[in-house]
Amino acid sequence: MATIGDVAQEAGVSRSTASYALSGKRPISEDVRRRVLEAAEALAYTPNAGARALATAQTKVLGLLARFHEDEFAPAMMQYILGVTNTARDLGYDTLLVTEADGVRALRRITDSRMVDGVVLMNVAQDDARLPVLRAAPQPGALVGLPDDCSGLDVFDLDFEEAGRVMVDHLHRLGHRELILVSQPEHVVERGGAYVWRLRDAALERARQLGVTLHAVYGESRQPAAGRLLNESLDAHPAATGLLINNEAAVAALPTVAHARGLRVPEDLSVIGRHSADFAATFSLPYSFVESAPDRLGSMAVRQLVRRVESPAARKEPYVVRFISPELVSLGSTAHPRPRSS
Amino acid sequence: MATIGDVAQEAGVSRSTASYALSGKRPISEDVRRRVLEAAEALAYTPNAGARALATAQTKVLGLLARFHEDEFAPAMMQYILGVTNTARDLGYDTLLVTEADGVRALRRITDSRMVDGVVLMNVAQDDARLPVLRAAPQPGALVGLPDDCSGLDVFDLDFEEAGRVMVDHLHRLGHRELILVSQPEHVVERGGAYVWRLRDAALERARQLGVTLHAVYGESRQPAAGRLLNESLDAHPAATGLLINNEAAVAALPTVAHARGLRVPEDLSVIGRHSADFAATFSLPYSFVESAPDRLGSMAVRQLVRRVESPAARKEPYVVRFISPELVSLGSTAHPRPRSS
DNA sequence: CGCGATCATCGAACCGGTTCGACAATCAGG
DNA sequence: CCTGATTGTCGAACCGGTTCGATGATCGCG
Repeated sequence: MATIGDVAQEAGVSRSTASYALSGKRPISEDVRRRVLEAAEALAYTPNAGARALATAQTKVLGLLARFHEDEFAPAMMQYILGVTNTARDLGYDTLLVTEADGVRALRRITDSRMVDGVVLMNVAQDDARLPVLRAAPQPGALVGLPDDCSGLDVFDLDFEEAGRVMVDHLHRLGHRELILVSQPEHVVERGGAYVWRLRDAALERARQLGVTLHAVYGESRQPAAGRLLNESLDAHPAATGLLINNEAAVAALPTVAHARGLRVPEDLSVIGRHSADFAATFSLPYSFVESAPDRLGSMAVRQLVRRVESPAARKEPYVVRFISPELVSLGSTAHPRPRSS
Repeated sequence: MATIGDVAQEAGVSRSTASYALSGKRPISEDVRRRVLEAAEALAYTPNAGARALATAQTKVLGLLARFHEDEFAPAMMQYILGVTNTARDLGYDTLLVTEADGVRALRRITDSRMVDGVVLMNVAQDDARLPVLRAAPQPGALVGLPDDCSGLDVFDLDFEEAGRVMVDHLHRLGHRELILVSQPEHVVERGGAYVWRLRDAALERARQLGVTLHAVYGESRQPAAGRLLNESLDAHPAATGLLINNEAAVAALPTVAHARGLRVPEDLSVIGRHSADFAATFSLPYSFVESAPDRLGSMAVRQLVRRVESPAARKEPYVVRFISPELVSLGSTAHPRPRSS
């Protein structure tokens, strides 16, 4: 493999001149520049990443830490990851994907060893143990997910409060007065998934203001428990005419459950989910939903991260906490209510 | 950040001694070793990855190139990726995930710059343009997916022929004599997804041998086209009693389609899918399936890759083409046939 | 024609590790 | 007690880039 020394020799100049000719950081005469570029081309020269990292203290690599525990919804994770990797590449960065169970150790490894210029943390929990480590690291960091303490880091998340309100408002406007909200299991919340509560609490609050009855239930985000949860909830609240689902697995289970119970959507039951557009498209789910845009969130996090990485000025700016507004995508699964129980 | 020079100074030895004490590559007296280790601990020393890569010509990073075009099924990709990243970490490697559209350029970048010690290529097409680049690269490579030319690379894939035969055999044994096989769209095949044909051809061949009628149809792997395809196929072949589905989107669409047509599974129609166990579990799909194990494939590819990376002897071994055997996971969606059309 | 300013290039040092060969100290054997 | 082998440590070189300061050539100007 050709080094910059080979290129310099081939062009008949010194190594430093070759370097300047390639980087353009100092004026170089036109014919020397041309000779160097031709030599580099001829030798198929590519700078050694390790050497460059050592010299410049920059790796042009971003770290992406994702958690994959029982309750993480893998298809959604894929969207986040694509948002991050594609945006990073557009900005000139590669992405080191770390899925190790021990996130703290993984984070220490990639930051202390200077493998990465910055880090995106996904599935951030309220009291995430990785946060103090990231704050102490020399590289800047961005979060996807809202922790209790946002200091020292840029934070990006869906506006779950607004999502809850949008769902309730929509069905209230159609005339519904009794709703069921299906959330993720409580142990997701206990592990730090406060977003489940943020949506639920905002929905409950809005329902109270509007005089709507809202039954909040929780359940597993795996099958077949998610289907069972739906059945039990519908049994327990026979007068409910609308179903709000903040739980992908439960959305996926609904067609089968509805079929088995002989329920038509939206004639017998209005339904709104909360998930990504990709999820809906891939699985042929004909339910309206409040869109979470995981790829957009990942993309935003990377943009801000790279800003801080590349500009010393940006590194001193105040940290941001930015929410993206949920949008209701209507697929016709909501209508004016008809009493469910005959 | 502490360097090995700081550690050496703190321990009162030379840099080289510190290095040997930490690596154990030369005998070091007990108390010097102890002093060095204590100094490293006290200073929270972590070797600089770039410097180490430069000195050792090893990065301890593997490249993972995944394609995400219209027809790639993102949830399945996630499983592949997890199989790769988790196994890589177990073996001491981090993973650089590249999802760039221009795979050839991406591959050149990460191999020429020596960012990675080896490369796993996913979604390998028959005449994949990345293959010649990878063969010419100094790093070893492993493929997930079977191309026309396997030379110079280790190849891992599901045994799609066997998968096709297993599906046909199973329904034949139950007494079915007319089946429909739903495959992925033809343009997937044109772009190099020969596995679609491998399964189909083996299924057709086995069907012929057994005297079973098999209608092979193709369709989009997106919604709602996948559902439409199912409807059209069932309309076109009313006497078929069994459905084989090598198309995740079509599997996902089936509950809705079956519901709409008033078809009961397995009473009216026996169904076998071809996808991962994770897919079935996540989406509550109560259909028996021939399991493709994406995580296992990714894991196998990495193991072999790392063997070649780490052992010069292994690098000279003949290249392998290894298929994993499909297993039929029964979820009760097959039964003895009853004529569908009354 | 001589002066200083400008421009292009070079040599050397540095980034932070690893590794080779040399050397001093210790040890066992004759 | 001297020798030769063994053990532990050190200094220097190297990996392949980047960058600073210096130097020589060229130029315009008085």
